[in-house]
Amino acid sequence: MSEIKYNTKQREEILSLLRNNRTRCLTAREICGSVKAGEATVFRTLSALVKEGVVSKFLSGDAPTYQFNECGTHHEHIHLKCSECGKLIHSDCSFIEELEEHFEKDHNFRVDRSKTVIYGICSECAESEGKNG
Amino acid sequence: MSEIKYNTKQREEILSLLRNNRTRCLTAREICGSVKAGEATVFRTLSALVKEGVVSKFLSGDAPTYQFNECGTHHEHIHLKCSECGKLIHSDCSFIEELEEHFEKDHNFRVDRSKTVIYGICSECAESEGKNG
DNA sequence: GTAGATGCAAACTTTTTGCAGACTG
DNA sequence: CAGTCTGCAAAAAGTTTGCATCTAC
Repeated sequence: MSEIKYNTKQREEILSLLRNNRTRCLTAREICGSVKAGEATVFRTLSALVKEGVVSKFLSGDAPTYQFNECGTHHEHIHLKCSECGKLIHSDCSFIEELEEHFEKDHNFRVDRSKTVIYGICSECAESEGKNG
Repeated sequence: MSEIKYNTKQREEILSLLRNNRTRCLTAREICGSVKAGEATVFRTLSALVKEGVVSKFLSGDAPTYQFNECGTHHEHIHLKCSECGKLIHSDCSFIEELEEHFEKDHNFRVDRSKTVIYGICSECAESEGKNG
């Protein structure tokens, strides 16, 4: 199954969940847990939605995550991941355009922001490190 | 096991394989197939090597891949990785400082450039894509 | 009515864990 | 010799597949 032809409750539910959590990245597991649909259906549907471009798949962490894609418009965020606490931060800042432009122009390298993750230490962890260690 | 204390044949072999293929990214499966060591050992050793910074782990494709990190010690550049051909580019440009400064100031996030990999398409692959499809 | 979607369960892939025995320093 | 590392096999986690049944159009 690579193209969806029928609208079903399961598909609606999955899409709805993603749409209502557009700011978050959900794992397949989370989606399975929140939706009345078998895992096979969840995977098949997600796979189709990604192919359709309605949903984006990220490989940032341990397990892939899925996120509703606002028609590929202004969801211009890049992922920051804290090496300390593992938190994934969605940075919605316009610096990403600058970043893409730089690598495009000066390095002839077309950045794929959906795959890119910037690792580092988040403010909270930096603080507690400053205190404790 | 998080730190390696003894030198063993298995570790040597794994490191040697990675060192001799520094331009390539190897999956755990490939390493298992090329080395006289059980898979548990391969995973444990790779995990330790990554923690030590000797080897980098990439999440670009279906399965994570491992690559020898030539500059384990001095991290004065950031890594660009082509999702297409797998090439790892060491970008020594001063934009990195800009990048770090931005995330530090505007996001309170201290970038760790040794772990960060920017994914995208390199100039050569972009070219051949333009020609072929 | 029919092509397409679902759910279950089983298979598959990748990675982790437990433990007895072997090895390093 | 003691603390580590290894290999096996079993388990866990994530994902895919086969097939009979059900559903959207």
